[in-house]
Amino acid sequence: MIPSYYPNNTRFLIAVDCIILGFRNKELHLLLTRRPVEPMKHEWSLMGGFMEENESLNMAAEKILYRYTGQKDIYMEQVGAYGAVDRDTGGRVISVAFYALVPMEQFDTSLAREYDARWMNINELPHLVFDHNQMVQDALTLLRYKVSTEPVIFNFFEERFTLPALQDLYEAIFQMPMDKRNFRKKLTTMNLLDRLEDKDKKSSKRGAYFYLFNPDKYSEFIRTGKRFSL
Amino acid sequence: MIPSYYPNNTRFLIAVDCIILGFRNKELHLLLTRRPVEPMKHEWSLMGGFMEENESLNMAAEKILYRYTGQKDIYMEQVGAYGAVDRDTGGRVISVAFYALVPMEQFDTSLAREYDARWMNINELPHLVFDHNQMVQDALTLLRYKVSTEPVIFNFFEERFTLPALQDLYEAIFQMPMDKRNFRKKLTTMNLLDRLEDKDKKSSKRGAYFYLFNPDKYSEFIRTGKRFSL
DNA sequence: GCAAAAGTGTTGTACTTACACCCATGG
DNA sequence: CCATGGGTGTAAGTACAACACTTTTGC
Repeated sequence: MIPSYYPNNTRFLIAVDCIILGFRNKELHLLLTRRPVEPMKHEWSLMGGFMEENESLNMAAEKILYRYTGQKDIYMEQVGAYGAVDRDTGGRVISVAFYALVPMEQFDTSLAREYDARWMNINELPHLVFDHNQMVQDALTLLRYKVSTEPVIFNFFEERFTLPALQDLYEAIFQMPMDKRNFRKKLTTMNLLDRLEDKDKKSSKRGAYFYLFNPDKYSEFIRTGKRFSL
Repeated sequence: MIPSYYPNNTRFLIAVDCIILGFRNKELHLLLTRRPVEPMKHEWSLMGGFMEENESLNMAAEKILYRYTGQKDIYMEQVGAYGAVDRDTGGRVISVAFYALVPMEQFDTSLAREYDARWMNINELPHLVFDHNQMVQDALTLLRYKVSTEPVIFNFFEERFTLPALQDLYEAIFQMPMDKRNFRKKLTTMNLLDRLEDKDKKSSKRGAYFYLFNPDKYSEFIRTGKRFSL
């Protein structure tokens, strides 16, 4: 126990819950698990865990992300703290939610199986325990804001992506169709992407060019006072 | 103690810190206090306190706001949770920050004096304890977003306000000048304000009309698919 | 009567939206 | 050869930015 100047105040359990998002099949997906402990055991739940003594909130979230995905350096952002008195029927727990963007191209499903986890289409979510559905809603609202003001959408891909896939992802995030030419215009006028030589032939006969997001171009873009906008 | 299914996990102290903002003299102000306890006793600090057993995060924040301002029903929004391991040198404390908008027209300074509190110009802030300066920055970023997408700016006023004052406030929040005619155009085209008969003669000889924000008009505005934008 | 702040419209520019056809290729 | 998805430009409309003068009144 760390020495404390504050010995006489109530202490609380703190949980960290992760909204792990991925993109596959033109749809957003959320990694869910069957809750492993009582109460609400076996109900659908976000990936979560209790915070431990010598870790920060971010470290706790990263630990959970690594446990369920096997990946490190995942893009992640805090959604907020949830502190209603009776939010967790198992006891008084304050929970801090994070959302995370995970490339699903070659997702290792062995960990997911081990933890009774499953990717669910964001539009077909089951009822989740406690206030987890609310956390998901809040995360999506925040994600939409972030995606439209910062280049975070590229974190849904391992590295390369095609413009048709990027547009499908954008439409999945905002749940609205988007004009193809206007979408491409926005991206090409910002000039932050590098087109590669080869094409993705999986989703069409003609094939779509692969692109990379170029962080150097983005730094320069920002340095000259411009702002990303999608 | 609430019965708990989670008996074996570490518990933490949770603090709530409030970024209490007000508008006076064409400038944003922040209510600060001299920290009353060790460590860092007498240093400048946000208004805060420890969360107690049977209250939610929001209730804890409202309690702090009431203690230092004497007001209830203050507009308030969560900024986020701060959980670095060594953020508080007095012990392991996770803090949840809220910002609040307080009308300063007839602010009761007796409570502030009692608690060694003082309104400071947001542009002349001293160094604050721990990560409180960071919390203020994060709160301002969030406030700017909220002000430009929802009609929260009116919470800085008791009730009535003049357009010149509203514009001064807007400029103080965004720290940039704004064209007078364009600003008024935006407001008048949304048609959410009611002009009153009388004028504020304090800040000019001619006097500026008072206005009220009309929540009924706003409901209708939203119902018809429009979105507030400043 | 003058200083000081309040109030008021128009025009050019930039951005956003809508829209249709040709291309490349695997089967 | 044809079905499927990939790629491309232009024109109209809308929103935003820039700009200067008149009005009111306390002193």
